[in-house]
Amino acid sequence: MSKTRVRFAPSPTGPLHMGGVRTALYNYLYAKQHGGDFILRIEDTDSGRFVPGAEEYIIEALRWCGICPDEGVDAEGHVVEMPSEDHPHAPYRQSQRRTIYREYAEQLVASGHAYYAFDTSAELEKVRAEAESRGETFIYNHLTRGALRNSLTLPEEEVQRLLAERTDWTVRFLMPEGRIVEMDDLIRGHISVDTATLDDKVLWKRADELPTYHLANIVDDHLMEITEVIRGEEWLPSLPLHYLLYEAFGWQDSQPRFAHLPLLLKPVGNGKLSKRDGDKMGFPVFPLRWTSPTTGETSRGYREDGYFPDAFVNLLAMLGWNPGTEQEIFSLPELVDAFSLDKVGKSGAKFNPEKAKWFNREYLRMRPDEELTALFLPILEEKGIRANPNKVQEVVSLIKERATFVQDFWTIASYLFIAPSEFEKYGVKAGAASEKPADPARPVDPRAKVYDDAATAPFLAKDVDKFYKPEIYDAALEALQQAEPEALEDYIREHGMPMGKVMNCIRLALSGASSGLGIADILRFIGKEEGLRRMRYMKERLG
RNA sequence: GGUGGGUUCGUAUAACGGCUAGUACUCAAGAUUUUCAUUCUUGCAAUAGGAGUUCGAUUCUCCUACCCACUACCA
Repeated sequence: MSKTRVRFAPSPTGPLHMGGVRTALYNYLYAKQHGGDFILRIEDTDSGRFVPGAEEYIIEALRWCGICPDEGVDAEGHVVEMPSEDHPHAPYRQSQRRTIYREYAEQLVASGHAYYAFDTSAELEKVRAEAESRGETFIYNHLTRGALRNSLTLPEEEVQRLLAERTDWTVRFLMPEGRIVEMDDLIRGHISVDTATLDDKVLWKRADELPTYHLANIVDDHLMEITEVIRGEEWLPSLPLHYLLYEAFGWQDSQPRFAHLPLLLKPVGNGKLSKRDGDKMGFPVFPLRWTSPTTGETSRGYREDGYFPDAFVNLLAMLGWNPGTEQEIFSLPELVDAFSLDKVGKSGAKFNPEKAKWFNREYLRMRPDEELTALFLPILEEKGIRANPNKVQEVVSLIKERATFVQDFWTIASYLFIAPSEFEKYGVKAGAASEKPADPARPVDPRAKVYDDAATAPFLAKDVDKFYKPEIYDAALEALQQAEPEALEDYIREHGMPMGKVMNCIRLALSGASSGLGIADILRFIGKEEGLRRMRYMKERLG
């Protein structure tokens, strides 16, 4: 049994989609579980669609996820340019392997499995348009190839002349007629397809001296000794061609096994997950933030949105795969252990942004306070607050249960650092509204507006009306003056004050809202003097 | 249109052909709490439809419906 070798082979045509990350993840998990290698190969055979920065993005995204290639374009971004003892399979960028492919294309022509085609794009476009006007679909296959310009229909001398003179010819696969291709997929089981329904795919393009995906993919997988091809479902329709190519090369004995992963679908409605859905519903579809070099448009990323990489990996793993147990939280090593292709589902998985947040919440709670404090400190600094790290850690331990992301900490606890400064008896200042896109699945808590700009945070009218009553205020002030934070509750009770009303009146003064942390916790943090100051300030503004 | 794939609560999913179809997220209710959140308890909610095989079908077969992908000198 040869060593397991799998590859992730993205095209650098843009940022890596979360579905792509999942494909990479499953490949990685499979490789590691079988003690094999995970290879990163860049499929940049379409010079026209190359996007600057996309390859770096892919590498960085995988690194952030902790998915490190054993071979190929490595996690440091270094590329092995030449084959060597250590790297017999290099290079790993198809554009750097271009000299390899032509001989394989020629080999197929020589063996009668492929032929030269001289039809120009314009000619084919025309034929296609004509067919369409008749309500038909043009396919370059056994029915039509006889009437087109290629080495099957043209005399030998003409073919040689065109090969020499023209630079826009292609090599096409000669799709056999009347055969049923029998295939096996690790996830879907047995599949068979009649070759009569398939077309003569272009394998190699003279114009840019580069192969198309199909040829490059098969040749490289063979040369790199790939044992399992784990890729997205969108490739299933070309599986028969790939089988036939292995056969044409005489490589069927070492042909890899195939597994086609179900697609990631949009949260609502139908269709696969796209960038649009993320923008519309307010969740990232990319692992990292990406700014398009052409349009300058920026797309949000899971990393910048505050997701932990292990949470992101975990939620991705659970989309289309399940462990067969009720465990939901998995570290990467645990995933390596538990992963199995036969537990991967067949149907597309609708992505649920709510569940994604839930995963991050769980991970945030598992994080040690020190680590969260280290992440919170820079945010405080940005707000112009210099605080004692030990004190901040106290805050963190109080609020981590209430947050989904570290960024939430400020929203939740800003009043521990800045006193509410503005009181509005009626209505909320419009300018304080959140800039964040609405999440239809989880309505924004109107209170969130209060804290967006703590320096001018207004009290919500309903809080004010409900809790600021002169007689309650007097009781609250008295309790605060007389009792230490820890004894406040007892004091209120002993003096027969209405607990809820008094406590909330104090809370209103301290935090600017009717809900939040425990009063004693707040007072312990800001100190009794500051508490009293805030009480007096409230009266000044509302009394 | 053609070809291939798919279909279990709203979502993700579980269930050697055999318990009352389980779990998680969401939502709702209750308990707890000075409020909110947490936590705990409870609840709502599904085998697309129709035939067939079988003692018995979510599971196997066929048909229908619907969904998705592919149908480029893109990957």
